[in-house]
Amino acid sequence: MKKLKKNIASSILRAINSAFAGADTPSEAEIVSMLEYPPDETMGDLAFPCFKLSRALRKAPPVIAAEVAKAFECDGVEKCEVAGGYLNFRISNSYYAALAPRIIAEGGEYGRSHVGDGKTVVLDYSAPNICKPFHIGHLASTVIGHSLKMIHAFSGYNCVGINHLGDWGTQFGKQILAYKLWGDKETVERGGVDELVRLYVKFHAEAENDDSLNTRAREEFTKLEHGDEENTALWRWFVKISLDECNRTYDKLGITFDSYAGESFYTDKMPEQVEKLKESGLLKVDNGASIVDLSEYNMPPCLILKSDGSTLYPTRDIAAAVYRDRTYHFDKCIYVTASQQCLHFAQWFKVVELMGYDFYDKLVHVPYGMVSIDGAKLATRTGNVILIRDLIDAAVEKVAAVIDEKNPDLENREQVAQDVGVGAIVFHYLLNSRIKDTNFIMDDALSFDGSTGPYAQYTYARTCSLIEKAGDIKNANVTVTEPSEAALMKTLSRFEEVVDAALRDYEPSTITRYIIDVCVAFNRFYQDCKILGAENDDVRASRVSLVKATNTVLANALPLICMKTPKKI
RNA sequence: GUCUCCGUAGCUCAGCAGGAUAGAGCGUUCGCCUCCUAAGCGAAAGGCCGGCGGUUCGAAUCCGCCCGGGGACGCCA
Repeated sequence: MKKLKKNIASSILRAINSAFAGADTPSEAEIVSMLEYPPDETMGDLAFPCFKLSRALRKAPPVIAAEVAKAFECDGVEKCEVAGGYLNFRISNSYYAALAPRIIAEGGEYGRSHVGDGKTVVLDYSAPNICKPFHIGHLASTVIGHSLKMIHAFSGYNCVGINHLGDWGTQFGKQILAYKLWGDKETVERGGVDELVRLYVKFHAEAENDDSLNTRAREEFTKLEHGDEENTALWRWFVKISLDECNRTYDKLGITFDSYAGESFYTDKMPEQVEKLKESGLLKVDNGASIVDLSEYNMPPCLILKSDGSTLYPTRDIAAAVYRDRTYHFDKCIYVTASQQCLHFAQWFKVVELMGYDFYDKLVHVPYGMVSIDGAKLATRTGNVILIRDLIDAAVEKVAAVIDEKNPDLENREQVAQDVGVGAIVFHYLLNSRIKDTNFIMDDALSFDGSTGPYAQYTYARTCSLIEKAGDIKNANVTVTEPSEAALMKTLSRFEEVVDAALRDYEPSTITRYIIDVCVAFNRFYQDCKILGAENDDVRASRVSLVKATNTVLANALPLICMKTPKKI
């Protein structure tokens, strides 16, 4: 459709020039961006509003439309109608018919763009805190980040996924002390993160009445900072336990990272940046703390060092950005975090710019809205959390029950239940604009009807099943006659521009919404037209081609939103 | 207080680099399995797009003010 739009735009331009010689005309690219999809299918497949041209051409829009229509001619467009100030184009069925074999031939390449060829993008996402439960609040960054990685890779970028672990800080002094006081090896090995959390919670309870514990915890952390052997070993062990827990979820989601360089990794990389800030005169001491004043940019100051000289969140992010620039030479560095951190990112991005780093305009913050349960903030302490593993278990269990009811003979029952259960959750997370707050409701996340993951996977499985039953069909001569066939092909033709939009806006839901459109169009076609039982072999072969084209698009699109593609469900 | 995000059907949300009569899903009511997976398809009902102004040939979409909600705003990350 991108190509067809370009052709139509160029034809429109030609028609304008021949009808209004010598007039001031828009560029082809401008016309492409003016083309739109009419609100109603009956009007046409594409529309060109002529209103904006009326000033330059000094004619009323309907007159322009009529004149352009007279001279308009373009391959793939069978009709060009005037409707008020609009020009409505009807795309020929032969264009759609020709598209199906092209999609099938391109296979995994269909919809792929090359805007990122030769470029590198670093994506920082998920970033769980070590020794903390992995709950539904972390799932947003995880799936949005990974989806953006997939979308970028599909657009040609070389992608580096970084899991910036929260693996450093005074809380590890508390964790170590709690373990030394009340923990034991065996229990932690058996209980994993749950046991670590129990110890941590116990520490806070005990410290309420005994402040000396806080002092001792600080000492433990200081020992860790200075490389104390025992504490380092404990810390490494805690990190491993936490990561093992997260990896179980990442495995189910099909997520891998290229780097796990977390906060601890940058401890020795901050002094250089602090030094640079001092030298450049950007750093000012205020109330004992070292800050960069940003009042000129209408922002509160960015804190670089506490009054005791220790570093802060922005310090680490600056050091990490510099390290990543030197290591990966990125063309973009994307941070997927909750929107609460918007100011923080705006601040340190500005500081990086003031420091003179030329990569400052390659830093991108991609925020998402708050996740709550029953309108209440997620909080480990009050117990208002849902663990990701519990959520996944519930989803998988529910899917398994549906399978037992609808498809008891299914092979790979376990694996399919897993893929569909996880898919339901991921789809639910990536359905809406990322910036919106979400009130997490279990029943909605585990719904299988309507615009849901299972619906998408069900539709995909339908295409697989049809293709399998159709057997080998060679040299199908594709014809598009039924409205539902044309509508399906029109939807499939939009894939490229949907990927572009998702990339431009850092918005995975654009893909999710599109997948629904494809499924709706396909299921309508499926309902309207007999495929395997078509009236003759030609029609049958043609329709199977449409099924194959749909199958290709779904196979390419579903992984972009972290969805698996089981062939049978 | 300042900054910022959000406000569209009973509920959850699309649509927002301005375009034609504002769309889905859930829920409700009613249809469709002797036929390719009914996790499906169709139909009905449901709206002053938070409010008031402005810009424009045209505003759910852009701008201003107001109302309601979330978030951030110096030693957490």
